[in-house]
Amino acid sequence: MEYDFRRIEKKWQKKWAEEGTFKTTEDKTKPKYYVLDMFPYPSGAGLHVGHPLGYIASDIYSRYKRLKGFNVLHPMGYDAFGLPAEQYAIQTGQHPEITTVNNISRYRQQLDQIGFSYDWDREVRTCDPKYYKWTQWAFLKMFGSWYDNNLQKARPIQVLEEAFAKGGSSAVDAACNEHDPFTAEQWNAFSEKEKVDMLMNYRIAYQGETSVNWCPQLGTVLANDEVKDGLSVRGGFPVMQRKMKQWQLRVSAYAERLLEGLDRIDWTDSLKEMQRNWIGKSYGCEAVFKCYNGDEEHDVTIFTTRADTMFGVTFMVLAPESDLVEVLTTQEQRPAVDEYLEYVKKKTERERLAETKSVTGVFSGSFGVNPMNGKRVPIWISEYVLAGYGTGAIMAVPAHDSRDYAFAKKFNLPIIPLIEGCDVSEESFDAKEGRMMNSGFMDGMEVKDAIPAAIDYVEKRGFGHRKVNYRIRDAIFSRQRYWGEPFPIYYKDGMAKPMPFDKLPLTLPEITEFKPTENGEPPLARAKDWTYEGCPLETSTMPGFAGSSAYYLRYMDPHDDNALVDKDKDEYWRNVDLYIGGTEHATGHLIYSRFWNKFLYDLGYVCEDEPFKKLINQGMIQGRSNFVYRIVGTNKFASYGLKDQYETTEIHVDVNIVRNDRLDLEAFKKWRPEFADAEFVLENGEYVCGWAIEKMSKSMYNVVNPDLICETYGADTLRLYEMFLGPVEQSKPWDTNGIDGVNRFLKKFWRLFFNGDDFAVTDEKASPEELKALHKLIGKEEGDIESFSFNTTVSAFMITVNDLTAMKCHEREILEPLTILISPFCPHIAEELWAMLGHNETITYSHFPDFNASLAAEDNATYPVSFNGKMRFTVDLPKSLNPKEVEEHIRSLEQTGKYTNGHQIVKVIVVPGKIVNFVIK
RNA sequence: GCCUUGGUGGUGGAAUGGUAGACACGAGGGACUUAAAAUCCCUUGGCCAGCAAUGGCUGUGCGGGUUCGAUUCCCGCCCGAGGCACCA
Repeated sequence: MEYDFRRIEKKWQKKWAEEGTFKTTEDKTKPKYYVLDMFPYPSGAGLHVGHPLGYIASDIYSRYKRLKGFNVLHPMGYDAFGLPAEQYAIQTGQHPEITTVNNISRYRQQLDQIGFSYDWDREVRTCDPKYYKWTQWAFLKMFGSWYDNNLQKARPIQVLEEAFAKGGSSAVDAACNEHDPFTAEQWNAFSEKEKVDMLMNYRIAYQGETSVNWCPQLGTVLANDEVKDGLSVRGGFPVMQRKMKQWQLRVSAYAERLLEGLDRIDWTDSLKEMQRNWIGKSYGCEAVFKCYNGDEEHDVTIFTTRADTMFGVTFMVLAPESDLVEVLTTQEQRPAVDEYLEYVKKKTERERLAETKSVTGVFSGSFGVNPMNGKRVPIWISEYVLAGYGTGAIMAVPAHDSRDYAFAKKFNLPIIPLIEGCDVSEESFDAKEGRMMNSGFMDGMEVKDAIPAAIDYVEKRGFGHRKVNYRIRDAIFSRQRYWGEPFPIYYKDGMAKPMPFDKLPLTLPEITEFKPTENGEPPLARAKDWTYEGCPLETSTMPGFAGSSAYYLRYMDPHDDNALVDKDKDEYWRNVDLYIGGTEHATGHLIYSRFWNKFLYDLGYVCEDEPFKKLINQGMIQGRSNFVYRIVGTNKFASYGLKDQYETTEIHVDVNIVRNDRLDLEAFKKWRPEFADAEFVLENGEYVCGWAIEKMSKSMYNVVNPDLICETYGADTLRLYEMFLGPVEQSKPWDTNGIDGVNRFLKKFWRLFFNGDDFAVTDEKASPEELKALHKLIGKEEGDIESFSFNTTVSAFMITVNDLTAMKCHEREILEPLTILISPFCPHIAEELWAMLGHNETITYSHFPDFNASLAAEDNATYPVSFNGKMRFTVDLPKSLNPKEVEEHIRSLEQTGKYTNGHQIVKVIVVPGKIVNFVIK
């Protein structure tokens, strides 16, 4: 009987859906295991073969864990808010919801075809009001909370108000925006508006004026992780800096916990390192410089990690956006400074990046006094100092900082070397090593000792203190777009008083045009009656990461109307045991989710503070393009091996009409009208195409669609082949050329159960060799699946099936466990054979065969023995010998002289269970 | 510039201190067949010797080191991929 994958796969997919095979409940008799895929944005192009790579791996792992007796939560959903649907809506007037729903149903169809074991009853869509109710709910909780630095956790804002009323601003150590301190009396005397404004400095979700990434073409602001190389990640439009009032999330308050938590989770080093860099912790000190604009005195606080170099300060620099620029610019310098600020403002982010080498700046006219040595130094303004980091002001030590050095060279400022023997005539000496000089009390100290000594000195003299700085910034949370979660906020007293709207969900209003309004307001301003009790509602919407920040929690309890997740359910499922997705979310989603989860943890809504215990980044699948070579000026095409004999142009050809790099000539003629009468110069009767590895994209004609693979080879072959291609974590090109191999394997596997057309499984006893082959495979599979080496597991299957075929194995004792073993990889064929073996229930909940190591072991092993380099002999030894017996055995061999060639053994090295070597003289 | 990775046949890749190249693709040869498809068998890192069985040398980016033994561990370089980048 032939392996009819089309019939088999359809049959089982239908059965799984009808019987709800993968429906999951909180079964407390079993240990839980939560396997999660990063849910997709349903784009219009559908899935290509690269997308399911991670899904297949996680599905295999889920099915494997079920076989091992775990209660596995394996859900799927859609990250359905986003720019492409909205851009499409702007162009066509088609409501983004329609586009989104259409794309989702196409995705679902494609996913179902591959035979995933998702519990679809738990599906979530971020654009569903029942879902985003809880996104809005979390936002309101953040709006109603502040961060207590002492307790290192978020607390209700009421606690803060009480503390202010009793002890003013110094009563708490809180994460907040800078403001003037106030006493309890002052607080109590504040007007309501003043209190609202003050509290806004403390809220975890707060509204604040800040420099943001503004993208004019998209008409919206973007978060730092949504900008790359000065261009928007979505769309690739230029981005510029602009000061705007925006909703923000106080992610920076969690910097230390986000950093520390990395030590407790099982992620790759590279990913943790990316997050560490993004958080950017640095140890240093803050110091106050007295600065003078004429006779007016102002304190300027700077941050430095190199307090040891304070004797080498020759100037100071302010960020152009710093508030200090205003107060420290002198009358004479005013025009020059204004001109410079104008120049900086006009630049896009991209231009800034392109010109990193060029040094710009302007003198403010003021001077500061170095508190270390009382020296007077000029204060400059330059864009190389960033307003968002540290204090927005620096002390410049050109001798030991390359950026300060470049600036000093350009503007002819003095350079004072501080480390013995360093040469600063050509470049700065940035290394933190050597012996100090020109540095007063530090002279003669090693740099590594001088740094703490300098900070101690600063603290003792009272002009500064130790300080830890983080690079991570608060997340900008507003987007001037339509297709996102509306903010549950309305404004009383004009726009003065933002109030929580708590009748959630606040659903998106219907509009018919999706562009910003003529006066630049977000599209929601077009909605009729976008008000609450006569007060205007917020018109921006939340960014893409809002809906994806807590979706893994919602899967635990997706239909609950009273809570994001029920307490009992949360305590059962806890957090994600295995999370699979792309590395591109390292500094976006994966930071925001951790922050969001920690916040909910602080308020007691979830029981684990890290959401994703283990994370695996699946690699990207690149495209493998094919080329044909058109002979210039003709409609004739030369085969790859002959193309050099002609002058040709390389043309991309659709990979779907090429097989094993051989062009299907008829299909090619039909492919595009201009090739209808194409002629070919063949080699050996075939047209061979050239190839290259490129990004998988429509324009390269190298998109391979999983539907087509399922149609030609079946889902089981697709699943197996994607795993066989190589390690899941690795990026690799898709190459359909090898797929025949795994397809052949499945046919061969099928044939094990048949004799001609008859089902031929016998109840006879299996031979020792057959049992050995089976148990080798079990051992391999257990180890390899746990370590995600699916490609070698597939190889082990192939070897085993080859062996069993050669042994003409038809015994149930072997074939039944084999079917179970293969079921995580190829569930359809496994279920079909399982049913034919006479089982009424699916194998989903049956048990994995026990591994018997002694059955798998070889009785005898051949050990290579190397004699001091050159001579090599082979000795057959019984494996059952222990190391001591092996040594005795070897020494007895010495008597014969056969293995030692007349030399004397001086040393025997026995590595238990592995190998024997001996040294001879 | 900094951080993280990786570098093995014609190709994808095995091997984490112990016979390098498992498994698969491709290629070559053969069997079955009127033929094709399907299936099965053999060869396949390179070089050299031999009619042959076989044997020898060489070989995991390059150069050193540790070890009886290194693709694997250590040091220094070269190249590729990804990330970060005026972060004081």
